[in-house]
Amino acid sequence: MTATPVVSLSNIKVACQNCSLASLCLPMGLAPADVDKLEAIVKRSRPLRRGDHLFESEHKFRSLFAVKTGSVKTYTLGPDGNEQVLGFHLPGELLGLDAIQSDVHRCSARVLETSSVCELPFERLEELASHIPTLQHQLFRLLSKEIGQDTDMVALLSRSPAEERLASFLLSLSERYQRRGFSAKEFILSMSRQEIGSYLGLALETVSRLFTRFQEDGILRVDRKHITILDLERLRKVIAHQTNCDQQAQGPN
Amino acid sequence: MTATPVVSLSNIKVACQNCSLASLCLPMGLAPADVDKLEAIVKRSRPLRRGDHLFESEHKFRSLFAVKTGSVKTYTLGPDGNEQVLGFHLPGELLGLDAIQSDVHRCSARVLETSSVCELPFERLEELASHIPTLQHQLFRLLSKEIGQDTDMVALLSRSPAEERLASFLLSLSERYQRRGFSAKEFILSMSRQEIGSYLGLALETVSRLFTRFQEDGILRVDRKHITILDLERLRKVIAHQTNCDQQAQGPN
DNA sequence: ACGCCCACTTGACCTAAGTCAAGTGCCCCG
DNA sequence: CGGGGCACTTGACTTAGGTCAAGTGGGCGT
Repeated sequence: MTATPVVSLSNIKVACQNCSLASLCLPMGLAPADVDKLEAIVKRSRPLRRGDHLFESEHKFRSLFAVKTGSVKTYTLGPDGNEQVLGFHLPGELLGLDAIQSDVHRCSARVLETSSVCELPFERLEELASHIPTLQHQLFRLLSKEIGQDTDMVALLSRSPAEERLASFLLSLSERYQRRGFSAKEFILSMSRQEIGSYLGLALETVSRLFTRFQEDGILRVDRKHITILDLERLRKVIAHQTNCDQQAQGPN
Repeated sequence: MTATPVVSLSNIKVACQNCSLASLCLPMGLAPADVDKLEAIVKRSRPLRRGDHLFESEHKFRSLFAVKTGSVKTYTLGPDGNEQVLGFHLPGELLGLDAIQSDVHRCSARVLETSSVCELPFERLEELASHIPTLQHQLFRLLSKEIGQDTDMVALLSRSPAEERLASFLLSLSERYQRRGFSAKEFILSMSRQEIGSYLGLALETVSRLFTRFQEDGILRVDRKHITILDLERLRKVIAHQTNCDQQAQGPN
């Protein structure tokens, strides 16, 4: 058993090679020999518990983090002190990409439930990338993907009504869980209504009312944090700009 | 006799080396020898005219583009066909970063006024970056910066009222113009009220009313597309969550 | 096991901003 | 140089969603 000098997680055989997330995460598409090199710079910590920070805003940027299990939220505090949630991160997703530019974290990252993460010291990662073109490419892709997602979020916030925002959010979770081998139709929300609202630019009461409405409409079953998607198709239709107005006779008003 | 003091297009020796934007653009921080190598892969086109496309959504991604003069908007068309503006790009700014991931453009880019751009074939850029660590780093930084800006936009859209959005927008333009050597206090908007509204998630009427209000308040002078910032300090205060109501003894004005 | 707290729900009301509808005048085109 | 369209302004009205307030009940700590 090789003793990793920095942080040793005693007995678990953690390695990118046999990590189930390898196909989603940084190693995606790398030759096995290159994965080994990547492997060599990854630090793994003991599991973090709800409320622990991966990093905090204003602190020096040293590493990217990849979620291995659990979930993490990123957020900033507005001038008035209240929290603006910027994103929720599931296994296989990278955090800290916005800090490369400034060398300082621009948001804080806090785990929402017991989670484990991999730490990727960025200087070493860059060094490695300059020797492994595939890794360089993969990093460019990951950064680009993040930009695309942010752009989608901008579009969602600037033109969609509350209903569509929540439906988008749920579908995004559904798809991401599915890609990770979990159920697309049933999952536990690790974040509060407040946090969902902040993320979607809505009041928590609005989020709550929408959950109720979706349930009444038979689209979801909602039990506290336990969500069951009953009608995926209809949920998708909510997003597709439900311009049913003139379509079907909606009945007498 | 063209009296354009800034740039005359036909006869300039166009080269990153003597481009006034070099310190903002990709070459930033590169050794002169490396700038030459970068130079070698840059394609420069004749000036584009208002309405011309740099690229269109769904088209194959081949190159990044850097604005040299003029301005460019990026946008997508919603399912209902109406335009969602994603950004406005000034000289020295890069476009197409979101397409690296998918190999396909996710938005369209159209010039708002007569503009010139540099085209950077991405494959060659990547190849170059793997030999020039500084360039690789610079690319990571640029992508990261974009992520940070998108994040700022998400925060703006999800929690700021209309007033703050427009003030943010104007201050962003002001700062960007200033860094490019133009006046921070006086500039011409190259985009319509409609486009500003789309970008900020507001109706064009709201944008118009806010311009009027800012003018009435003595913060701006607005003449059609000609904006003069009369009171930069107060414009900043609009953003700073103008909760002047109860705030600590700021003293009566 | 109990009770308290806090996340959530639900209702009533209010407001910021959207929509609809006229203007107004600049700018471009003939 | 004159007409027309289009970008913009302005006003009246509507509404989605925020705010405030009052429950309700699940889960956690003792």
